Amino acid sequence: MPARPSRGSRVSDIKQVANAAGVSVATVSRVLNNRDHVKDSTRLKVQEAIETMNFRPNTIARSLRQRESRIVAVLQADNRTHFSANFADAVEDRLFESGILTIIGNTADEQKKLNTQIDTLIEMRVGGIIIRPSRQTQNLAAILRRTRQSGVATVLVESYPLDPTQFNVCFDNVQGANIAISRLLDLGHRNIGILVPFSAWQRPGPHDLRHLEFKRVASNRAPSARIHVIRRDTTDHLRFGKEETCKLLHREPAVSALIGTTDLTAAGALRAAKQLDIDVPGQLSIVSYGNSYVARYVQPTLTAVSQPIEALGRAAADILYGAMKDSSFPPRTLTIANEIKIRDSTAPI
Amino acid sequence: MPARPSRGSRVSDIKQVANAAGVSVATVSRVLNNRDHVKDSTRLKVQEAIETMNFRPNTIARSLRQRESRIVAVLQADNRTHFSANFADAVEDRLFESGILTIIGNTADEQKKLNTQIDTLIEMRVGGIIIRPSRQTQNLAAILRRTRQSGVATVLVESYPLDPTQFNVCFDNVQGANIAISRLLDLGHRNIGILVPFSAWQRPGPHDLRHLEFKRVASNRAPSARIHVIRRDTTDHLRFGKEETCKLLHREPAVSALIGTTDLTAAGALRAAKQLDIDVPGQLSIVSYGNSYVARYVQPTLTAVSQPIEALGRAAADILYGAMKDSSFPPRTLTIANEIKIRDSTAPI
DNA sequence: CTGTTAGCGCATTCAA
DNA sequence: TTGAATGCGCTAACAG
Repeated sequence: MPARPSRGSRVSDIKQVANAAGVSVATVSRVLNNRDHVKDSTRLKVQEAIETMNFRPNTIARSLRQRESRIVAVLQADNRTHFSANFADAVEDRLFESGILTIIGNTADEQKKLNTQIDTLIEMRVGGIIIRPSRQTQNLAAILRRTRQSGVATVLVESYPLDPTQFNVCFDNVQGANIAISRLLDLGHRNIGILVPFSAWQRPGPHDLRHLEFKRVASNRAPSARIHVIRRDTTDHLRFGKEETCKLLHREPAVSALIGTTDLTAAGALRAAKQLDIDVPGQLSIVSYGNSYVARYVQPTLTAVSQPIEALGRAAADILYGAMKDSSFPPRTLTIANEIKIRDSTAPI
Repeated sequence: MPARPSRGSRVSDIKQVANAAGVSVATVSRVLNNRDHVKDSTRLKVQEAIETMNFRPNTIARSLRQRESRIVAVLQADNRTHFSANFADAVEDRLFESGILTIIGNTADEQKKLNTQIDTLIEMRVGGIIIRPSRQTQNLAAILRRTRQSGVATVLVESYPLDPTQFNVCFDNVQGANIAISRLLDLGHRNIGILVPFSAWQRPGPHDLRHLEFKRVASNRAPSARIHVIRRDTTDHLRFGKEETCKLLHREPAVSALIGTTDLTAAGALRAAKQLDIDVPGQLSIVSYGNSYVARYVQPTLTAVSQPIEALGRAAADILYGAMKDSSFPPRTLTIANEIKIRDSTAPI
């Protein structure tokens, strides 16, 4: 593990620079950090020595001395998905501007449960941790207690039910539901099916919020509209979307539009329509939620509520940074608005 | 930035544990690291103190003392792609087994050129760096000199032309080309178009290796076969694939199979076929190279040479780890074999 | 088996 | 404007 140079000669340290420049280590430290006043001539001498010796200050020593670390971690169940990768990248991007490096951690593994990772990160005295919980995440509360106790700022991402005593970032599920159903009402649809696969592990969760908003908007804007909400605790969204669409259209042939609250649910609905020989969007409009590449790749492409993942990542990074710099930074929840992407799966009735 | 606990009371250190347990710091260190022999009774006392104080050893201090760091970095131009995300995740996964954390870095930015990142990482005394160069990567040689000088082990990923004096991991492009064209020859095809978009920044690069192998295999196994290779320096592979397929099929209507050396190239070929009303695989077989989700999502799904990205990541992690542990670990190039995934775009002639 | 001590490389008092 | 001295938290000699 030793990061030792190939030829035995140690990487130069501040002392060697001081010797070479004929000054004390304190002075070298001063020019390194632009602290105090240093005479221009000596500053130049030092800088020259640094240059010729190819000296790089040792961040580890600096961290030890200052009791601070310029490293944060992003912990997710799987870093390979479109969401995870975009999120982590956005965080890294934002934090890099502040000279902070980002560690990624995958918490899906049995061996790498959140607990283990948190321990390691605390031992490394990271400045902060961003956690995006998942089905696998257990006893989040205990973990948050631990990070708080260790003084490690922690931000929760899309963590439901929301805990207002924590730092949170999440998408605005109410607004997202609003624009989804508004779009369909604008197009004249008055008989709408809503397919809501949910996860028992996050109840009350985002789907509940969306559900309520669907109802609210519909009864406000079009009291006569018929809204059919179908909910099931499932992870196989594609299958759920397909099956429930078949059943619903059989039972309620007048339904002219569907909302799938995940992309795969909507994709499933699309497959059902194809199987039933129903034209989309001619006879049936479909709106999906998420806007992963699935929504862009299926035929026809899906009109979708898009979750701006990069914005979510930036927000998480900003809050974390705030909390890192100021330990009295008060808990808050930042909410990111969604956008609707109009594509080929929706049409006027 | 201070990772300081919320209530002013400092996070406990080894000294406090020693006091609480009535032993010396050295003894605490011993039980922490399972070093030497410690009497069971005192070990228990210490462990108890650690437990009740919720003590976590400070990795920063440890790193400073031992001059080693258990952090490595993966640097890529864009961490959001399927390839990048899977690669980084595989590295992280493998290294985590050895107690090493993985930093991700995005080098595409003007502001975050490889140089800047490398500086930061060297200052952080990371144990190693994995670099996947791209079009944006400049003066890689200078960077490698710098990491070597600083004693930071460095592994190159898919970096062409290959430099045998470095640590490299890459896919076996010769074998990949071999299985692609072999598949078509096996199916009886004797008039094959090969679409090769290449990048001037990596010449000689993987496409050259594949090109030669295509020719070699064809002339060995079916000397009478006609092989049409079309090369162009381009980044818009989809368009390239479509345009060149149209031209080729117009010029050589007898062509019964195509190889696109990237997924998007093959997807472009597929679009061309659709436009020309040519049935795939009935009248035209298509093999793609890469096996990203594109190959699985288009209709018909594409038979593809699959690059096992996870294996590449594991290999990079293993080599890096070897080089970190032993600074005299000799340079080497590890080559990962590809696999062919048979799907719907190929048929016997 | 255990304690004392000397740094790791740096930033920061406190004097000069 | 600069230097000497101290210690961040830990591990590794070296003694006992």
